[in-house]
Amino acid sequence: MCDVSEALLDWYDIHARSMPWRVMPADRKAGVRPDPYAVWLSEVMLQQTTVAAVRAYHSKFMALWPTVSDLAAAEDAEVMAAWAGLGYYARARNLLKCARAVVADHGGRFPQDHDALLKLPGIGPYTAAAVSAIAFDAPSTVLDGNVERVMARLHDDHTPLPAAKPVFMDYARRHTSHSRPGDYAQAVMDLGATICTPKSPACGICPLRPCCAAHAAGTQADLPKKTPKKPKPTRHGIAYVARRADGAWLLETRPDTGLLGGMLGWPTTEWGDDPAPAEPAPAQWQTLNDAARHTFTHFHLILQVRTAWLAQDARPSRGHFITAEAFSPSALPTVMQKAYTLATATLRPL
DNA sequence: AAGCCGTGGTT
DNA sequence: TAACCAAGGCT
Repeated sequence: MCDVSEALLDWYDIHARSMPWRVMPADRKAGVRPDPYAVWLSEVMLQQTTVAAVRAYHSKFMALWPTVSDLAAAEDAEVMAAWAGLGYYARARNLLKCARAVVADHGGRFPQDHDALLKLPGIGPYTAAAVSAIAFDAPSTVLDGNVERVMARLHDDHTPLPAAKPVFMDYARRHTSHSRPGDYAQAVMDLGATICTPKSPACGICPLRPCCAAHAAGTQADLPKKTPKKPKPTRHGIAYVARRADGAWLLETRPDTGLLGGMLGWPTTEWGDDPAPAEPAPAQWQTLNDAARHTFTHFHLILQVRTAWLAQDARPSRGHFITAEAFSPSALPTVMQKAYTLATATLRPL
C-alpha cells in the first residue's frame, strides 16, 4: 500500500512553492508561525483565482493595511478600488465585513476554531478549513478544486462533480495528516496545481503515482468527471463615457448587490438582448466603431461605447463627476477599463 | 439548491 | 478561437 500524506509531505519539503504569505516547511519546523491575517487574506483572494494573479494584490493589501485592524478602519471605496481587477467583488465587500467583525467580536484576532471561522462573512467551508489548518495547524481538511481532482484520481472515482463532493471529502479526510495539517493542506493543493493538473498530469514525476488508482487504470486524464455546464448567452449594452468641460469624468457607483456590486463604473444601459438607450445627460453622444467585448461567469457582453463632452454646468440624471486628478482607471473593474481604453484611444482629446 | 458572481491563463 | 479552468461563497 501507500501512505499518501507521508509521500506528499516528503515531496512538499523539497518542492513547496514560495509565496509571500506562506511559511515554508523548514521555517515552520523551526517554530515560525504564519500571520493569520496574511493567510486569511491570501485564501480569500485565492478563491477561484490563480496564485499568479493574487501575488501583487496580496502585497498591495499588506502594504496598505498591515493588520486586520488597519483594514477594518479603511474606507469602503479605498478597498474596492484596491481590489479592482481581481474580480468577484463580493469578496472585497465581505473582506471588509469580516475584518470589522474580527475587530468588533474577536478583539482583533482571528478565531482558531473552524466553526467560529465559518460564521464570518466570506468564509465558507473551504476557507474555514484552510485558515484553521494553515494558520493554526488544526487538523482540518481542505477540499477545493485541486483536492477534488487529486482524490478522484487517487481513488479512480468516476462519480461526477459536484454530486461527488461529500465522497471526495471523505477520501480527503482519511488522507489528512494529523502531525502537520497546515503543510499537508498546502501540499495537496500545490500538487494539484503543479503536477496533478487538469489536462496532462505529470504522472512521471508524481510522488503519489504508486498510490494512484487512476494511473494504474490509465484513466487519469478523464477525471474528475463533471456534469456539463450550460452555454453562455451573449448580452448587449451601451456604456456612456462623458467628460465635463473641466476634464472631470462622469462615473457611477454601482449598487452594492449584483454584478460588479459596489464598484465604480461608467453609466450603462441594462445588459440584455436589445436594451433601450439610457443617456445620463443630454449631449451630442458619439458612438465608437469598436465595442468592448468581455466575458463574465455566465454571459458574454458586447458593450457599445458612446462618448460626449458635457457643459461645465451639466446636471446629469445619474452618476457623479470625479476630477481628472482624482480619477484612476485602475479603480475600475476590467470591463469598465476596456470601455475607457476604447474611449480614449478612439476619441479626440477626451 | 441551482444560479449568480470576474478575470486571465491554457489548450 | 472558444471552451475550460482556478486555493468558492452567497442566496
